[in-house]
Order: sequence, then structure tokens, then C-alpha cells
Amino acid sequence: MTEQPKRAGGRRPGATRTRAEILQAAQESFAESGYTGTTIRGVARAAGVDPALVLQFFGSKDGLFDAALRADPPVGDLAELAGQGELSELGARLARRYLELWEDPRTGPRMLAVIRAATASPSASAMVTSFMTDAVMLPLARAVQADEPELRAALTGAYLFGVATARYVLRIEPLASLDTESAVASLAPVVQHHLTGQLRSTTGSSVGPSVMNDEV
Amino acid sequence: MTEQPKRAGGRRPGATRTRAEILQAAQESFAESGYTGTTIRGVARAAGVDPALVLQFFGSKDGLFDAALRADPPVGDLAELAGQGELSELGARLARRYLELWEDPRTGPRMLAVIRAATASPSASAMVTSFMTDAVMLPLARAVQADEPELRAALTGAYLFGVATARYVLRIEPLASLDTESAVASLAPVVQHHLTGQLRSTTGSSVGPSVMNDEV
DNA sequence: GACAAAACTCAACACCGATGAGTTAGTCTG
DNA sequence: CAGACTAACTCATCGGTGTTGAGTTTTGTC
Repeated sequence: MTEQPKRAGGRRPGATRTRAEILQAAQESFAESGYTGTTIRGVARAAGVDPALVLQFFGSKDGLFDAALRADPPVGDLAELAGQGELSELGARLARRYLELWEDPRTGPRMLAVIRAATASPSASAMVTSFMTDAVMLPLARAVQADEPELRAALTGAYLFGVATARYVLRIEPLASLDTESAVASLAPVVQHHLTGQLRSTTGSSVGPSVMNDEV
Repeated sequence: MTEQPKRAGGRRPGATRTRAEILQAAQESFAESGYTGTTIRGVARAAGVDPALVLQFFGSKDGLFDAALRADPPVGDLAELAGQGELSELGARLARRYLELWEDPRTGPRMLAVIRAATASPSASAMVTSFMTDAVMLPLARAVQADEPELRAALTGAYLFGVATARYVLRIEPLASLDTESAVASLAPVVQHHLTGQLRSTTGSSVGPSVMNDEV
């Protein structure tokens, strides 16, 4: 009774929010299963949609990743930390805020997805690159008015990237189990050094014992 | 004439070195195209072999990666650097030797392959993990007789991993174009700090200006 | 109400990793 | 030296993947 023998196909009646549903399903899948592990068919199934629709909306798997993870990037506000307190504590503020983003269930999974995809997806790779340069770290390094801001940004970003990979992706102990405050205490001096300290040791091979003062 | 109408199949006559050829083709493909980008079919084609033979030899794509990259790991001798000179220069020695391995055409491509595969292949992930812990960094951190060698190992490994990713994988400027000596000069103090310096700043939020002395 | 555009499905393509059966050549045992 | 065993090797095939193009239905606009 009241059966629909008509084969599917064609636009659905009523208001449409499938696009947002696809993006949410994609976000979850990328976070849980990584880039290679998520399939367009799986995302489509989770969103109750034909796989071809996903491709029509976003062009490619990489386009889907880009659309799902680019919106509202969690790390955006990190760049504003420079002007918010003592310069001598910028390292601690940045380290703490960064780790908090990783541990927040709203933002952490998305950052995990980006890092896990960084070697397989051009979009993810571009996101990490932009984090280490113009989007986050470079503004921060410029705000500190030290020499070679580009190099400082790259080194600081590389450090934070490496620590996050070890702690949240590879889960290397004891780093993975360290509570946030202890982790901040370990990261802060290094971040501070990269941003405000003497960047290159005076001679390559004979490093004096006190190169790491971070007095500006 | 002298045609061979006989269909192929079966062992080839003469001495066999196809296994080594497969491994070499795999090594090159993993280095050039990454883990996802290399296909068993492509490796088999490069080695002049049927794809099924690759799997019979190595069980799976991950098994192929493991066999191709595990043999003679380039980073092995890094662990012996601790006892070879002044402790105060260990950071510089480690940084230099590490970067040299990356720039050596015999070892660099293999390390690149491992890092590029780190998020897609369990074997590669295990290799990076073992680099940060028992294989390389932990022996090094133990040789320095400071407190918390496991945490020092993890942080030092994470730093070196992050820098290599930024410099050799993402090619972030100006870090990527820095000559080796300048890079050593930038990395050495941080490595030294992680191995021999005061690991955690005294208070989480108020970091004194001279926490980064690396006097033992 | 005609009509273009957007939303949506279906069927197909080429490729992927993996499996199992079958064929040939080297090697070991008597 | 013959037979048995094993290692090397190919073939056909399976289910799954990203991607494409054509076709269908609804929405929004003049």
C-alpha cells in the first residue's frame, strides 16, 4: 500500500541539508580512520547519499577533505597570542593553548585528521605548511620583533608538529601520558627559545653552555 | 623465428635475484611516490614480475614496505654518538650526523620513505616509534646520565622528526634551503637542551629567563 | 507556466590489494 | 640418476576503490 515502485534518482523534495551531512560524516570518518582509511562510499553511506553526489559536490576525495577540514580552522586564534601578555611568557602561553586545542574534543580530532592525512593528501599537506608559515607561526614570529622571523616560525612549527605527532599520533610514552601542565612546562622553554632566543649558536661545533638564554 | 609459443608460468631458469630486484624497485617507489602512491603492480612491473609474486614473497603491501626499508636501517649508528666526545657537544654531533644522513643520497631517500609512510603504514609507524625510543634516542638519552631519559628521548626524537618533516618533506622555507652547517647551528642547542638541560621549567607559567642553560 | 540550474541516482571504467590454483625449475635424497 | 620435494613464478579472479558521464527529479526564477 502506498508503495513507491518508482526507482530513485532525481532531487529530493523539501529543503536540503545533505551537503552539511556529508561534510560532518567526512569529518568524523577522516578523524577516526585517517585519509586512506575513509572511503567516499563509506561517507556517502553514512550521509544516506549516493557516492557520486559526494564527488559532484566536492570534486575529488582530496576536495572533500579540504572542504571538511578547512572550515573554521581550530588553530586560527593561536596567532593572536603574541600581543596578550608578557613576551617572556609567550612560549608558555603558546604551548598551553596549542596543547589545549589538541585535547579539546571539538578541535583535537580535526587536528589529528589533518596530521594523519598530511602525507597522503595535498590539501592536508598544505594545511600543515600554512600552519608553520603564514597562517599561524609566521604572524606570531613577526609580532616578536626578533631577527629571521621566517626561520623562527618554521622551527617553532616543526617542533610543535613533531611533539603533537609523538604525543597524539604515535602515542609515545611517557610523552603521551604526561598531563597537560607537565607537557607545557617541558615545551615552553623550547618554544620561547625559538621565538625570542638566539637562533643560531655562535660556532657550529663548539656550543657554549649558555646559548639558550631567551632574553630578548 | 625460434618463437616461444609456450605460455609463461613457472620458475625461470638460472640463478634468481628477482627478490632483490623487487626490494630495490620497492625502495625507489616508496621514496618517490610515498606509501599510498606506490602500487604493488607498479613495483612488480618495474621488477619485471607478476604482481602475485610480490605478495607471495612479502605477504602484503605493508610486508613489502617493511622488508624494503627495515634492512640496514641508516639511523642505527646515531645511538653510538654519546660516548664519542664531549658531552657538552653531543647536541651538535647528533644534529650534524642526523642531517648528514638525510642529505646522503644513499640513506636520505629511505628515511624520506619511512616518514612519508608513517601515517599510512603500520610498519613505518613502528619504525619511527622505535627511532624515538629504544632503537636510537633512548640509548642516547640513557648514556647521558640525566633524569627522565625516556621523556628526553621522546622529546628529542619528536624535535628531530618535526624538523626533518618540515625541511625534507614539506620543504618549508627558509628551513629547507638552509645549508647544513647553519641548520646544525640552529638545532644543536635545542637537542642539547633536551638531552642534558633542565627538562621542565620550574613553574608552568612563569618561565625564568635562563632555564635553557645546558650545564649538566 | 516555461526553463535553467541544482540535487540526486545509476551504471560503468580502470585500477587497487589480495587469494588460490596451476606450472616450471632447482634441489635434495635414495 | 631418478624420483620427490620445494621454491619461484604466472594466471585468473574477487571485492573494493576513486572517478566519470548520462539520465531523472525537484527547486527557484522570469
